[in-house]
Amino acid sequence: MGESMAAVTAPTGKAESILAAAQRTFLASGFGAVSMDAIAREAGASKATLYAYFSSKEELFGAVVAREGERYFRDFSAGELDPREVKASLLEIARRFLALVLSPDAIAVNRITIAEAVRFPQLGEVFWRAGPERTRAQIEGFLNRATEAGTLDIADARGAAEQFIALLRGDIHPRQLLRLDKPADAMELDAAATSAVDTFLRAFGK
Amino acid sequence: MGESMAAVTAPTGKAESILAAAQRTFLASGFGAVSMDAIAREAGASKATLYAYFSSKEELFGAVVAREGERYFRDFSAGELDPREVKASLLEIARRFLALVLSPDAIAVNRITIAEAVRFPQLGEVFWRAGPERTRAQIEGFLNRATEAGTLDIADARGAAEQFIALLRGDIHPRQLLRLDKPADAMELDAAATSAVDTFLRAFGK
DNA sequence: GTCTATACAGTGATAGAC
DNA sequence: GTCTATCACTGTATAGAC
Repeated sequence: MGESMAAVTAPTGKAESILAAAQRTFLASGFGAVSMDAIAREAGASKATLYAYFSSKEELFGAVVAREGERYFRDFSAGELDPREVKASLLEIARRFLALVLSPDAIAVNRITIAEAVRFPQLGEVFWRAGPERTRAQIEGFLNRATEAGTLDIADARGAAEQFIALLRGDIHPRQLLRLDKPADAMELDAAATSAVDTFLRAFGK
Repeated sequence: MGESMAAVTAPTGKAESILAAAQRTFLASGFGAVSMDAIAREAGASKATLYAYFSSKEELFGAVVAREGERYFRDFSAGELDPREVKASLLEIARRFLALVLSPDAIAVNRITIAEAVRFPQLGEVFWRAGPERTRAQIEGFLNRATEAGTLDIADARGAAEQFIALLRGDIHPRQLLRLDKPADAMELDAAATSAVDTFLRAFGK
């Protein structure tokens, strides 16, 4: 780990195909159930080559999580939304957030990060900063602008952002982590967004 | 699995000490990182004895999760709380819920259940029914009584219960799952309860 | 850098004595 | 029922040829 956990920028050629193969297999089956043999096969390389790029299975795993964490949350933004149209803007934020957080890949990364939190304590930090931390900051920014615009009544924007996110997760997110439901379709996703925004506005709207 | 996943009732003697040892080791390190040798050592028994009681590592693991899931949530109740004192009662529910859900052992079971959801799909169901399902039913019952008593304004009690739980989890619960914070102390727990109840009452109080 | 082949440790599971 | 000893196997990791 350590060294290449920072190597989020995509390497080229063989290293890239190894990372891609590792990503597919790890996300599908977790850490323990995957062997370096399997990854080598999937990558069309030999095990020795894997070890030429990543000095251990743990390091390869760390590199995958860091990369995926970045990739999925990089694009989340709420900067251009109009704070005067609170309800519409919150709904848009809600949909973007849920589409991101409930996507099968994001769920898989989240699941594995939780699973290996004991073995790799730093992994949780990497994931949190790349994901939840970033989305919260974006939402907090919007709430501040809405408060200034006079469309919301919020004293603690950071806390309110956390609560909005909590409402959005609802029980869909935990249930997805446990694999109790198949991936949410657009309709369920919309229903969850609407219900969360309604309650949030009942609490903080004017 | 299958067979003895229903055997929640505590066996006696050796079987009990094996289950207890398996619980300690699995909760501490997860499924993949624990060997049957380690459990046998911890139980003060031989591996052969383990296999006399549980026909595979998977079955032993399933028995542990079912037992722990039951154990932690069995006592959760909101039946005796006064719906006319909404705020005080909700605060009490909140404290009980958080004390339960954020306890290190419950977190550990939750974490492992998520971790192994891919390998053991039934495990998530067992956990959900023993835990979240039960707490939600209790809270939903209280919200219904409060609505009848006229102290809350709720149309969909089930949905509101889910949202209350979501607010309670906040970001403490996900952060605990990722091992980002040390176990929450009484003060943090109280702050989380208060903040969730405040927002919930802003949305559904009168 | 990349391969094949292999060393070596550790795993889940079982046979057989008591 | 419980133990010791051992099985067959798979895992990570490396050596050496090209």
